[in-house]
Amino acid sequence: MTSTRTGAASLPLNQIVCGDSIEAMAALPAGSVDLVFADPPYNLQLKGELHRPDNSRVDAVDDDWDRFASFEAYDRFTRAWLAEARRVLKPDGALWVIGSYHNIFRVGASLQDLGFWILNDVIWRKTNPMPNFRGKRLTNAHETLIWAGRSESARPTFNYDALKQLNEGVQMRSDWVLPICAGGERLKDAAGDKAHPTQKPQSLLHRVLVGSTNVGDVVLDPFFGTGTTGAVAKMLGRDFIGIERDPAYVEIAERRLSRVRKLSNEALEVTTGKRAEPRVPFGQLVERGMLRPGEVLVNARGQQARVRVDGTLVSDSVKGSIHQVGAALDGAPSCNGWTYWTYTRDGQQVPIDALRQQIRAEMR
Amino acid sequence: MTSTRTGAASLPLNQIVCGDSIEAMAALPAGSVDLVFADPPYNLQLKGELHRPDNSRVDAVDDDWDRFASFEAYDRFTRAWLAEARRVLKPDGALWVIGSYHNIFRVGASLQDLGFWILNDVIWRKTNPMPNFRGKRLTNAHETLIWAGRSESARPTFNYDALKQLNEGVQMRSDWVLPICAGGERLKDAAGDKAHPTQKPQSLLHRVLVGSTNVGDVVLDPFFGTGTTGAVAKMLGRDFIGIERDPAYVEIAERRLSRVRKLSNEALEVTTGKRAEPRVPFGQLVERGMLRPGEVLVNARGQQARVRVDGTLVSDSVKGSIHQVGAALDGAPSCNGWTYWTYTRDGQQVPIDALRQQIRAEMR
DNA sequence: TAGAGTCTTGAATCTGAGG
DNA sequence: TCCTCAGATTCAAGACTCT
Repeated sequence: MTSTRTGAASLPLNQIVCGDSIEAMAALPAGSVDLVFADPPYNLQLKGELHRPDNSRVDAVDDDWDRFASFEAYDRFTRAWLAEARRVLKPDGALWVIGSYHNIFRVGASLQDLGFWILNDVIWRKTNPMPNFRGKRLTNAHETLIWAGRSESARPTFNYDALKQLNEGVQMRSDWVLPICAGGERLKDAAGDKAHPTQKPQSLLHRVLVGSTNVGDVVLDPFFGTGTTGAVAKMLGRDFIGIERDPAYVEIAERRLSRVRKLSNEALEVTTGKRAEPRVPFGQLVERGMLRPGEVLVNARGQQARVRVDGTLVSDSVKGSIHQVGAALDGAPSCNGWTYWTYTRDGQQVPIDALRQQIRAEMR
Repeated sequence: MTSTRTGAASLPLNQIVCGDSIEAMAALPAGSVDLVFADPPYNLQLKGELHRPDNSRVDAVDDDWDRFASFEAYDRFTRAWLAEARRVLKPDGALWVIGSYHNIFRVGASLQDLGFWILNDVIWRKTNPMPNFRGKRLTNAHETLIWAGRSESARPTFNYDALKQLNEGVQMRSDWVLPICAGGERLKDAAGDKAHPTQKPQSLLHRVLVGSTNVGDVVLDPFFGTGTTGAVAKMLGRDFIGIERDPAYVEIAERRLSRVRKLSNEALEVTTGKRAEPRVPFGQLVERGMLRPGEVLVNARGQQARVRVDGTLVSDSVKGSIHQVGAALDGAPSCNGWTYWTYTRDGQQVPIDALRQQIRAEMR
């Protein structure tokens, strides 16, 4: 049976495309990817790029022009791959980029210029950075990630509650303390040296993917390297697409990925918050006889309101929904009526939210 | 006796110039300043109002000086003041800029374009940031500073050993953990409200000035505000030049500065009290692969629970944090999950707290 | 007076389903 | 695409109040 989603069928899911990032992305259908994670190079060889706009070759130039030419070439490269990434993203898709002070400011400015909307910048604080041997600078102990939506109006996935759980029950912050990739996790080549100069730790990708994708999402990494993004995506039950120019890295990554197993479905489930709970109209409590029309509800200050048959409340001065009457009585901009009002049972004041819980329990 | 350094005599040392930053800098002689510290407008682009969960309103930065028509307008402004700052700096001078993700990428790219040479980016990790009230983003818990030399060939002051001392004898890192400016240090207006929306903590400036200036150096702050840079410079025996557009801030800063005394050469050790044992989220054991998602933990009674990817546990009847599930299984009001649960290694049951100790050891 | 509990506040790009 | 409205959402410090 053929897929009916045009283009989607041609996505090279869970494969590594060996080739140039920009060209390989250009071959992907638009609007087909949920998340892009990119660790772009910043030590580009710009030798062939040092030409003035009129094509005259830059010879013994002053420092300023030389530097400008280099930055300009890097910016062209950056904008090209960012534009392709943006095209390939779904409307509610998002992008993560990681970099250091050498390139991250240029990348950040470029992605803002292209219409990406920054959601957070995140600091990866390394527990075990390389010290600065010459004592001329501060120990460069962090890298910067930018998390951006495809546009200002995009509504990217954000698993707030799962990240809060990962952080012992308090809201996840924008600074992440994680060790660099070393020890057994660090891939080695035949000579026993590190296989890739900038292999990222799996813990970093774990947090990114748990926080900003769901099971079954498609994650694209246009600078795949040795495939950390793919390895963590596979483990977490996400689909990946990797693009890597160097065949040696492709081979290492493929070997690595073949050894990765997807986790059990039970382990992949994450905590969700109240927002994921089904909505219960207050009127349903009245319809179902859990509250009688005419019954009196009371707030924390002892103020009263009566229930009407259509599920609205009426107090001395106001009528409207449980939320509207609560907000009016408190002079507040908004109010959650479910936790604001109580009803009386056996002489006790009980929050009406208990009744909503009861209905939700029946729905399960 | 007249100064032999041309122009230097006309520097408004230890004064506040009330006026536009760019114009006021243009009036200063070239090559006359050792360090520029700049806290420019962030271009926050806030839309509606924001309320805390308790319905109180957040007093956000909505001042005129922070509003720009577009990124292009902001970039023009940025390049103009950066160019003047560069002209005013001595050949071996340096610049510090502070910003957030709203503006720092544009500022960083612009200063690279103008020929500044980045030495480090520094993260100010706030111990007490404002949380994200709607649960839609990560807590924005840091700001970024860029430290750059006037050019690639500049050799700016760097007091490596002084910073090492400030950091308990180990090399100073690029991430600085400091509280925001609050309490008695925060300047108040007549009504008792904050005098300035973005007053920086003195501890931050202390570290910047100790690290990158010497006694007697000239420090220019083109966005002086309420004068934190001047106050710390005066305390540390550096000369300052402040530029501030708003006469109200100038007045507050002058009053503040009149009360500051230069320190005796001993003295002034800012914060860095004894750190408590760092909190380790259980989730980090999962992210770092020390425990596999799906792995079984066992309590003293032999009851089991499985680890999920967000660092929560799931048993037959309950799910939640290591503490919550332990408490539920014991019918106890609370439970220390770290000592309650064990995992299996080499046929032995090992408390998970052993893994926490391991992480803490790495952090030291 | 010490300690416990409550209130206030901080550079914020802070909603989304349904009609 | 716009409008309406349900209803979900916070951490660390310092100041202040009460016992």
